[in-house]
Amino acid sequence: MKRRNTPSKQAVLSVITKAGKAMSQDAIEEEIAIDINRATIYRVLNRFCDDGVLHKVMAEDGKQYFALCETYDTKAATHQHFHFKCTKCDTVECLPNQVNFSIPDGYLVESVNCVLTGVCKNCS
Amino acid sequence: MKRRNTPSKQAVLSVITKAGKAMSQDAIEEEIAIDINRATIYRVLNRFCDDGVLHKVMAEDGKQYFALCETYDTKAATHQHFHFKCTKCDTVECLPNQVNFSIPDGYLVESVNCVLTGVCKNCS
DNA sequence: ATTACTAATGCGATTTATTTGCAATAATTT
DNA sequence: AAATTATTGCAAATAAATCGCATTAGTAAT
Ligand SMILES: [Mn+2]
Ligand SMILES: [Mn+2]
Ligand SMILES: [Zn+2]
Ligand SMILES: [Zn+2]
Repeated sequence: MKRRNTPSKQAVLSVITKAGKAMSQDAIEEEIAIDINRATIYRVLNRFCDDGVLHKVMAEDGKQYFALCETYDTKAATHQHFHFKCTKCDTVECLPNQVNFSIPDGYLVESVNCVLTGVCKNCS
Repeated sequence: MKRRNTPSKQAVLSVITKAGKAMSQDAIEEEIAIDINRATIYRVLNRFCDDGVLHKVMAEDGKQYFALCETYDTKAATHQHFHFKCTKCDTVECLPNQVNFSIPDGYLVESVNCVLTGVCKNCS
């Protein structure tokens, strides 16, 4: 299943890149220039996640937010940094802070989902 | 709005207490002895959260899990500890580890949702 | 014990986010 | 240009959680 280059792919990636923050499907659809079907946007996003281009964050509001993978976490395949979701502007951003944790013996951690919710700098 | 003591409340709290872990609505409904409507279970759970008896965790699977508040976090009204969700047994548990983070100036953190996903001790 | 007040419940319908089946389209290779 | 098949659009399906509203049932006052 070789990936193909399509307008949808380009448009979605462009919007997220320009935004410089994590975005939900509906935010992307709003922001995007061309008309792309909802299901297609989700499929594009999930493919990007599979390919290590984006990573997915589940916020407290039960919605998925998608953000660019930085080069450093692409390699390690880990995205163990905090995210911040502002309740005023609904923005979700990746924080530079690494999540560090220690778990009891015998536990295997496969993914990390850490979201801080509150009010961002712009909104306070 | 004074709270009343009902069989539903007692049953829900009893199930969660016995389980000793965080549970989702459907898991509670399965485990519970008496028949309680889905909406009622959610309402009971959310009331318990409002009252500081339970706290709510949003997992990567997009489902809410409810766990008992320990006495120490009841007082501080903060639940800044890690949670672990096992992909094999679907168990969500509160870990003793405190989440510590530092955020840029001007940000106000109101809640913390940190979930590690992987394989638990029992399942590995 | 009876009554009055209203919190809590059951039920169905609704909302919201995300996924899926399938036929049609279009990117890529030959 | 033809063949191959990844990708798309559309509608329908899932799935989690909430909501409106009439009914039930705790609780406290009489
Ligand atoms: Mn917990
Ligand atoms: Mn959902
Ligand atoms: Zn903000
Ligand atoms: Zn397990």
